[in-house]
Amino acid sequence: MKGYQREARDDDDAGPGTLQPWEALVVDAVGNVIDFWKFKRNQGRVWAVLYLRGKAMSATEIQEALGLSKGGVSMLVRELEQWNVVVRVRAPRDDVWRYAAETDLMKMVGHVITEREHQLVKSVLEDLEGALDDAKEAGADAAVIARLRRMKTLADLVDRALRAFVQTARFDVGNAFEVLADPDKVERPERRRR
Amino acid sequence: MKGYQREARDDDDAGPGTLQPWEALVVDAVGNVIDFWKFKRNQGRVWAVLYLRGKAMSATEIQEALGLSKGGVSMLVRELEQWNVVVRVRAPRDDVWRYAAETDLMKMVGHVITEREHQLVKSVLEDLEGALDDAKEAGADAAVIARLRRMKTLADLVDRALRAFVQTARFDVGNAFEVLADPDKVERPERRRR
DNA sequence: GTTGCGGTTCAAGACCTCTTGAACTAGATA
DNA sequence: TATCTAGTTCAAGAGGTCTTGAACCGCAAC
Repeated sequence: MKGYQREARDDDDAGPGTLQPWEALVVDAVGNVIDFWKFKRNQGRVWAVLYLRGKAMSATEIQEALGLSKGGVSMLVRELEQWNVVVRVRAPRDDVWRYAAETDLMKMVGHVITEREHQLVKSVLEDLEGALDDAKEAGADAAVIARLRRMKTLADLVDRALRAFVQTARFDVGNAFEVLADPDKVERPERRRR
Repeated sequence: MKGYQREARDDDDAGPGTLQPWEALVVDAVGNVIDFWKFKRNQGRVWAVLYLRGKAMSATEIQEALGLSKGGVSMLVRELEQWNVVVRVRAPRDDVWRYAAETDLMKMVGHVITEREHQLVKSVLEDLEGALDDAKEAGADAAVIARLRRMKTLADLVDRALRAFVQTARFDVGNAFEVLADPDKVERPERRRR
């Protein structure tokens, strides 16, 4: 439960990076949220600079902006790529990789939910099923069995809710999931794909 | 990102506790979920035994069941009490405290959301507002300002979504949030309170 | 070839959180 | 009063995760 509300306004003082103070504020805020979401704080910070600056940045630029180590940036961007949260681009005449922030929230959140949360729920369901069988076999109390069933029901509900969310949110009411996108770059037709 | 999918079926082997193997399975599954939710794994395990056993247990019983230390149990139950997830009871003729699992999901989840998530969103909103002001003052690029605004919009949306969830889920469709409750103990009228 | 640069990998260590266990309080018993 | 048990607190240590920095690779320029 590390930092969902760090000592308020005291981490914007120094920091080794070269960010503007107000940039640092945003970047760290995103870092907190992301850290809370069980990703690495610095993953959030990297995405945040990329989004905020609005242009693809090289690893070195990221490194300097955030005051991270070379190796660290390399790892962070790879992880972010794997989560579909950042894309790696190499312009024709360019000889370094540059990274740009994904802005389609559903692309990001959806991926996380299906890859990670769903995974968790699935494994819990398996455990509960296993336990249910064993408990019956061991002649456990009927009330206990009933509670086990209820837990399983709950896990099922959550599982379905997650699926439903991911399935429907793509084509969902309003453009809530495109808030972050640059207005004149939103590709409407894209949404019908898949 | 410790344990949302630990090495599958290998933590049910030993464990110092006196739980039945199938109990351990359930307890650890809940522990994983809760750990993932940024609470302590053992908080989840304590709630799980209490729920599974279906009766109020003393600290000593919990300690033995889960193989925890005396001091640890004391801290864990206190924290769980604070989150409205466990209640401390002392029966008339009883000379020890006993703890029972809360089963009203909304009571638990709602509390967490209002106390913790909402808190996070609020602090992010403040940071973004602060950054927005500073950025304007520092004469930042218009596109950057626009992106900052979009982030703030998103934070606002999330804030409202959370509020809405907590507000409506109490009186919500179906009894999805009472899955865990003992059927003949659900107090319907209670739901209209507040 | 060799020098320089972008990029990756990984062992070592920094950093943090959680748990333990001993010391302590309070109340009950004798 | 002395002694026992339930319960709390907290410093020290265990156990994790994250970051660093050095070694390394590949490629291009010289």
